[in-house]
Amino acid sequence: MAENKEVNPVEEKKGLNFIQQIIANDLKEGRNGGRLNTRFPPEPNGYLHIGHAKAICMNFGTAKMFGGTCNLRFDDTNPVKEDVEYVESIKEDIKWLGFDWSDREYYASDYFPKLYDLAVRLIKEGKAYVDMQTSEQIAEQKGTPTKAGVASPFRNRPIDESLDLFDRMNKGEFDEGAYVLRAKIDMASSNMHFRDPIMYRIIKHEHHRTGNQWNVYPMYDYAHGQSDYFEGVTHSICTLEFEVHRPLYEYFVKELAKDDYCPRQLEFNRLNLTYTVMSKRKLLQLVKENLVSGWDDPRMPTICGLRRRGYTPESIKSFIDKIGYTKYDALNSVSLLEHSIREDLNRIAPRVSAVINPVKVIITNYPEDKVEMLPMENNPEDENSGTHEMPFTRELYIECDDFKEEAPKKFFRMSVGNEVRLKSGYIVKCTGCKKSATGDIEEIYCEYDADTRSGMPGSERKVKGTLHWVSARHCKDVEVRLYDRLFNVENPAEEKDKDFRELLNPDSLKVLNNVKVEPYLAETAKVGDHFQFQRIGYFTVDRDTTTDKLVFNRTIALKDSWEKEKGK
RNA sequence: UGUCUUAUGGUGUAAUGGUAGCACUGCAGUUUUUGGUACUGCCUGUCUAGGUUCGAAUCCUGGUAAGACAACCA
Repeated sequence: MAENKEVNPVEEKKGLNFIQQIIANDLKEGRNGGRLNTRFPPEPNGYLHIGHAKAICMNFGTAKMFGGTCNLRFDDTNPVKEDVEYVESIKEDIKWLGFDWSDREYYASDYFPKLYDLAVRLIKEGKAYVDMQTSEQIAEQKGTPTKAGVASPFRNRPIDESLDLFDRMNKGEFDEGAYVLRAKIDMASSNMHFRDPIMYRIIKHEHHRTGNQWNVYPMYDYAHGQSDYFEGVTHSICTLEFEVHRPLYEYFVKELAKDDYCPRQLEFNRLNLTYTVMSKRKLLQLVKENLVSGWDDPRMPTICGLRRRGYTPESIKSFIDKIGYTKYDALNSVSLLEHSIREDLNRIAPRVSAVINPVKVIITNYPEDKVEMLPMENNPEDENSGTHEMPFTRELYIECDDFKEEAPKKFFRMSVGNEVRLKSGYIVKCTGCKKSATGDIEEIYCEYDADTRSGMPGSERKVKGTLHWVSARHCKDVEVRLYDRLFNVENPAEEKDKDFRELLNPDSLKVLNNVKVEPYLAETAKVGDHFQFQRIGYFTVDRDTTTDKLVFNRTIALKDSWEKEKGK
């Protein structure tokens, strides 16, 4: 599988992370014939999350940077937890992120025969033996990090006997747990992984690819390095928790490696995000207990969740780029991710008008039947984005929050006696309002200045505030979903004494059913489209699976300094 | 009471023995038909004690703190 491929000589080390620098050196020294082949090796036991995106960017991105290749390998050595559903979702998410493994799609399960043969060889060479103790006994004998282990009574089982037992293990003659194949290394090693690690265990569960063909399955430590070797992987880049496994990786790989080719494991720090749970086990629990709507719930840190929420591949990659790769156990602020999506959406999302919490405004000196189609810029950040038309009429809706009968200090929005501009429309002066018995504002009255329509000479006049609005007669009602962080503690992983479910934010989802939007939006929105609702936030179009209706997911709110000021 | 790894502003990251820089956050301001965006400025940093060196964030030693490792998970 290894092919000789030219790689780009990257002489300049600027801009390379520490792993890429090591790779640049290896290439310079001509290691592995100057080849670069990385791999992304997910176990198909769950959906990919943003932590995987970091690994994907490292493996695919680095290979691309040097002109090497990156394999997609499914690490499917434990049939109990794995499923094709996950295989398919993983492939979809990698593609969506913009990476391509071409035809380099591999499965650790494809190597079961080779791995089995190698295991037989190791038994014959006296480097492995079949143990028949319980997992408790084996754990007991393993010792602790500070206390050496003791040898299994089966450690010196005759080779022929181990060979025979291993064969019968695979033929299905024994129950799960009855026997294991262990590497004979060093029960006193300071590295726990060297204390005769288990290479094979009996599992009688249908495998999603090999069916019931096998009754023994290799463990990660034995399978991973060998799989890398079989594929011609040169740099096996993984996260820091595998650092302690590296000597064992090297131990097993040495059994195959030749002078001119030996894969190498390198480790970087995994992603930790504030207010975010990244553990696959816990994410699975959220899904199973219906605490979220599924793996793709827009509050989930999964790739598909972020996609539905409205995150773009560019924003995720830009975020990964910003946080970098080191060996320091960091806790990254989710605000950096939020910055990345605002940055991208500000660039690409068309501006539309929507009123979340409407109150009626009547322009008393505007003719009742008149409708003016006012042009509105689609995106001031993009000159080529053009305009769309919005109907202006005597009766409008504005945001409840945008009116106060009497303006507090530094309040620049509508208040009685003051002028504001209606975005892309006229300057209006508020003349009064109608209140209910309980004091709620029912209607607001304004007079418009006909000379101040946007684009006219009289529109030069400056007023402090600009408000977004929709025509009461033309606007449509849509469903909007406001998402907030799923957890309300900064570092949920650190709250070890608490059940993580207690840390869930009860207000992480708010559904608003009657948000008034301009007709243009209602007519043009398609699933996956991004929009900026003026002054409110970025929204992405989604489809409700039960009602089949379009809904708008809030990706992220706009920054609003007035909101902060109110909070003070 | 072991082995391995790490330590640079509030956060994340750069500086590869030679001027501690960048991004985010926060604060202040300028522009603005979005209190957004953009732009400008400000705040804040080499864990600690020694050593090597003309010169140390960088190399060495001790200390301190943090993380990983004791699954028939990956």
